[in-house]
Amino acid sequence: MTDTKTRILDTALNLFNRAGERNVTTNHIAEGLGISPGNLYYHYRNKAAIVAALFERYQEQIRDLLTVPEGPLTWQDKMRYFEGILESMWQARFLHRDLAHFLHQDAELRRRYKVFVQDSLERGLVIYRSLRDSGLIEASDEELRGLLVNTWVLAASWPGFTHGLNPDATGDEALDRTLLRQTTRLGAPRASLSAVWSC
Amino acid sequence: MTDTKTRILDTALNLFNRAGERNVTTNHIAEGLGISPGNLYYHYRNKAAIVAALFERYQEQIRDLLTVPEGPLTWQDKMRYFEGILESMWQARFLHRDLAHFLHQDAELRRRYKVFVQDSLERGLVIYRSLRDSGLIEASDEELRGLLVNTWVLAASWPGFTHGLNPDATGDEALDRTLLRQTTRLGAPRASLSAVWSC
DNA sequence: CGATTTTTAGAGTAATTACTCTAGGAGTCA
DNA sequence: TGACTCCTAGAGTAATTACTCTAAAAATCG
Repeated sequence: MTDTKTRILDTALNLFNRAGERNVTTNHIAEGLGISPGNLYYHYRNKAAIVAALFERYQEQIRDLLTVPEGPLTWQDKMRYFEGILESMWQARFLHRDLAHFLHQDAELRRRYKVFVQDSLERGLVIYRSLRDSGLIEASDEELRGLLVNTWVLAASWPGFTHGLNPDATGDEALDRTLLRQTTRLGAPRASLSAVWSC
Repeated sequence: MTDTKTRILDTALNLFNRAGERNVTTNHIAEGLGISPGNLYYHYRNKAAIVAALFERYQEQIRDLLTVPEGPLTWQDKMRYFEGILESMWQARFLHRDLAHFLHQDAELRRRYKVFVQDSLERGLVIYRSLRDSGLIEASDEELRGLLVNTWVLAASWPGFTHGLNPDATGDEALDRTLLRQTTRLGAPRASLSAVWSC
């Protein structure tokens, strides 16, 4: 069995994603895990610390994903990275859902987030440049940057958007993921999304 | 002097945008307006009713903006509509910021929102088609739909994104608006955004 | 084993906050 | 003027919830 500290994170993440951080009390987390509130507070001094730890985990995932090995890239490489990002963003969707609030409350988190975004975009640019060197895309640096920012914002916002339109599909999380993948296909956010129109 | 009911809405909107609905109590609203809590609750039976009323106002604005007169459209027409949408979304940015929560809490709001988005996208498609008929753009219906959805999501998420990166600029709201305008230029979300990289 | 440290339980508390209730002022109409 | 409705005040409450505190079980170590 994994240690309590990470089990708290896992349970919290689940509940946060399902109901939104605002609607999940620390007692809920403890209960969902079968431990006492006191125990929970032994491991994390407050609720914000749990959020911060989850944010840290998420950040590390993305950073790893955006670390590219040397050498030329194939289109499939690029797709794999992209899918990884989507997956991580999806898993931490509660974060983006209430991001404004977290940043508003916690100055340290704010600072770290800012650095994180800048860093991610820079790493993304390296990947795109690498793809350009491999002759897979053709665009100016400026265009690549715009593309990246848009893709980033879109990917981060997508879970909230689809969930807003289709909140009943909470259990069927695979569907939303598929939708997002379609929408942001090729990283160029102009793919069609007929599902939104027909549901 | 406008009546109390709308003054409550105006004050609430301001505070919500500034601090986030979660951090604004009903007492704050009353105080900010110089009336008693009891008075506030005389006009709105609870906090959710205030949010719902603001949502209604926002919805009407967008609906009006997306109602296109007969006849061929110029590119400037299209830009004017687009700017209007951005402006409305900006003014109601607290809504998008906490949209997931509002939809989660209030089933009726959820229903109305769903209809609202569907309706807005349909109206937008009419505009785009009209532009196509005027020979201003060239794209299939499917492409137009994708473009619309992406633009919608991006425009709705943009305030949150820039605010996350630059929360100190709360006072200087004009700047953020300008950034967004640049980013979504021409409705095609692939414009560059050097400001994000340099700030 | 004994001693020390880590981990756990769970009852309890302090603060927040959405909301209520009663009573009275202010306008309107007869 | 009196009656009636609309509007306002503001003290108070009930419920929620993040968090504390004490004490005991469990693990660790000599």
